[in-house]
Amino acid sequence: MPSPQLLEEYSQFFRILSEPARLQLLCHLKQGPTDVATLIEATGFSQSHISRQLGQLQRAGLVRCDRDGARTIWQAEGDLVDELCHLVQGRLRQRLEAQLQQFKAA
Amino acid sequence: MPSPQLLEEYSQFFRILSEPARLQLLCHLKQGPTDVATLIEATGFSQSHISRQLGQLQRAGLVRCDRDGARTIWQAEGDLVDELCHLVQGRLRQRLEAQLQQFKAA
DNA sequence: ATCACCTATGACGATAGACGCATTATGCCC
DNA sequence: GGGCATAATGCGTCTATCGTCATAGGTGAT
Repeated sequence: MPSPQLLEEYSQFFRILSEPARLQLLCHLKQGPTDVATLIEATGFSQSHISRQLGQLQRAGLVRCDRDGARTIWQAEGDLVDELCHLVQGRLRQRLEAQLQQFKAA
Repeated sequence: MPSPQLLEEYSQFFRILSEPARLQLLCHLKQGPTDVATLIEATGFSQSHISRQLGQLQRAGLVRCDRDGARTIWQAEGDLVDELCHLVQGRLRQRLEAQLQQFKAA
């Protein structure tokens, strides 16, 4: 039985991934290093919002940045999220198939 | 690049795991089938709250229930969450070790 | 130094979700 | 059927977080 503290840490990490905006940013950064202007254009979010979300992703260790003068270039770090999504995708697919069988049986 | 709909699904799933209360319930149910009265005593939450959280976990396919008359017996379903937590735990540990190295270097 | 540009942060409204209380619905037992 | 236990739901409150605007901080060019 995990300690409450550990459960708290887990939940905080999953909370990071519980927002489509952040997943969207992560996916863009998976394509390669990107500057903020590009992220603004790609997502339609305000600059301040993107800055905050990147900050959260950075504190979670999912993203890193290199400064190019005034500009900041961001990139995804590690494959953890890909692996997590892959596992989840399997479950989602599996559940849809089960629902489909229900319909066929009826 | 995943579709916005898929990202939405992912985020909704991760949101389920973003609450310590739900992780706590899941962990208890991992120990084996349990009735609600036991969960109330173990967690200290109200009956209504536990009922709702179990409902969410059920809709996500993480939990199933068998009725025993008026009583309901719940149990965890599948190992997905364990696998996800295992991956996350690796990352958390890895980051703490990195921080530790920072201190040692200083 | 001043200007233009980019990022980080404070303030704010809007909204979502946690959590409990009270009530209702549901299933046993007599 | 009535009475009793258990589970589900309507409602209210409160807190946290999203997302924006405005602003402050920082960096390079002229």
